[in-house]
Amino acid sequence: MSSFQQLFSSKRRPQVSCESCSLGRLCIPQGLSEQEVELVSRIVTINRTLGKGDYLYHSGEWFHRFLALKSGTVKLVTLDGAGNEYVVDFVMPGELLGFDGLSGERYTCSAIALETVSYCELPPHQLERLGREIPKLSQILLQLSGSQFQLGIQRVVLSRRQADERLAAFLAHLSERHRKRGFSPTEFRLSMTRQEIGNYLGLAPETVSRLMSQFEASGLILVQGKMVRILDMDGLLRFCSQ
Amino acid sequence: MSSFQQLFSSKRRPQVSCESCSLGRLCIPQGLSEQEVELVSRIVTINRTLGKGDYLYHSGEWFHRFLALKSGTVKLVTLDGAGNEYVVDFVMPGELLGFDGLSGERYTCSAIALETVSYCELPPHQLERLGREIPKLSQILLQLSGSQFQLGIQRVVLSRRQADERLAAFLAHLSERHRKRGFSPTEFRLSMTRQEIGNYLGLAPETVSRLMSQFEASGLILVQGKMVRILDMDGLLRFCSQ
DNA sequence: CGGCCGCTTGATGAGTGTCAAGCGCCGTGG
DNA sequence: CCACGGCGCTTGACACTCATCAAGCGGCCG
Repeated sequence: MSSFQQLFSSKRRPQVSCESCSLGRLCIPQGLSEQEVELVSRIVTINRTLGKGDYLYHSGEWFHRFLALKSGTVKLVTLDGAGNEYVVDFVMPGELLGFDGLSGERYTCSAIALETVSYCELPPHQLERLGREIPKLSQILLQLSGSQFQLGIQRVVLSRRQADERLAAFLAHLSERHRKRGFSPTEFRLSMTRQEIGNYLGLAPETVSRLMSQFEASGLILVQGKMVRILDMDGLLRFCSQ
Repeated sequence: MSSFQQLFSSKRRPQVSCESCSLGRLCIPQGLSEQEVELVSRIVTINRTLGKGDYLYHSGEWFHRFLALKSGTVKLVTLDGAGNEYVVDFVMPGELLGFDGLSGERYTCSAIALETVSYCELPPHQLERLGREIPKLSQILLQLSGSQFQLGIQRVVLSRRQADERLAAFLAHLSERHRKRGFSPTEFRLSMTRQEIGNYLGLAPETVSRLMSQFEASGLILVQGKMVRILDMDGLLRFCSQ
């Protein structure tokens, strides 16, 4: 992506403030007053754009910002000693990135755009400073960090399940997240490859592919490449709770 | 365990303050000045004791306190709809409990003592209030919460590995944690059953048992029931990094 | 239009769960 | 103090899920 644009726009004030952002419900502004949001809005450095495959930040880089995703999807990956990639999470608009840098001084994951993305930047030091004026802000941040831990617990539970249950839960979760953002919960595009889904779920890409076909044969979903339509949500959910 | 003792002692001021606690390095006091630790010490409600099998808190209960473990080991478990138990974490002295309640209003896990434990209680509201006076405190709390997320990432990576690598990493991690607490890193007692280890690692208890025998046959460790002696730490670590 | 990469589907095998049986330790009660 | 009972641990045999290898297809981008 054009790093020229980035350089220029980084000098400017944000074009879009938090007050007018439609993702407020999901992002930091949740539970803050208008005035408080205004204060937060001031430390949001910029509204950037990146293309598919670009890095929002690299593993090992200094932790110097939280990112609030505005549009697009991001994968959070970590590497082991042998250079194997592990997909830790998929991030959707309204969600924060950077929690993997919170415990140390450096990010332990890389954040990579799966499609064109736009996002805002929040300097942790300023957030911290602002947190003294707005106690609620510190609380929200801690709460969001706790949600990350919660996601980890969900994954532990999921990782003990059969392959088909894992994929069903994954699709149901994606559907729910689309719904929360005002998109169709029954028809959406998978911005990640089968390989990435498999990596995330601890399955081989072939297994993901097979299961999708199987779900389609069972009349649960309809698949056309990256597009997925959920035909029988109850049937899908029955997989998860069982 | 005697709930009488609890009722009585809960009315008292703590006998042991944070200033004199040997676990300060690991617990909240890390990085705080003496005065600040003194302030924290004042909101630490109590120094309690529980026996094996007792619950420190229950899943579904209101999140009303953090716990700082002083001695003993605790398992953090969550349940799925079918009532299956999933071991989320093992907690050792100096570590905080309660992060699973941070994102909502209720705990999502139960904390169960694996042996006699003692611990302190920290009311989140008071911590939050104190955080306004001591910015560093909010920071530490957020950092500790971030470490929980970090542990989740480690588990993701580990869960993709072979059974023997998982167990080797588990033993090495336990060893390291013992070392940090001033105990022998080469000889220690497993306070959890093979079943619980297996549950934690995503393995059947039989597999854990078999692998321990295998490690012993390879001269890596020496097993006598719950006692483990590590004979070849390098050999064990070679499993993990590979 | 061509090439590449991602997706699909099939065949095979390895790793690990499951079932089963026996052992031994520990706590309990006579 | 010893006998009993139970539970956790060990070890073996077998089955099954899912990874791996392989080949062919198809869509997207250059």
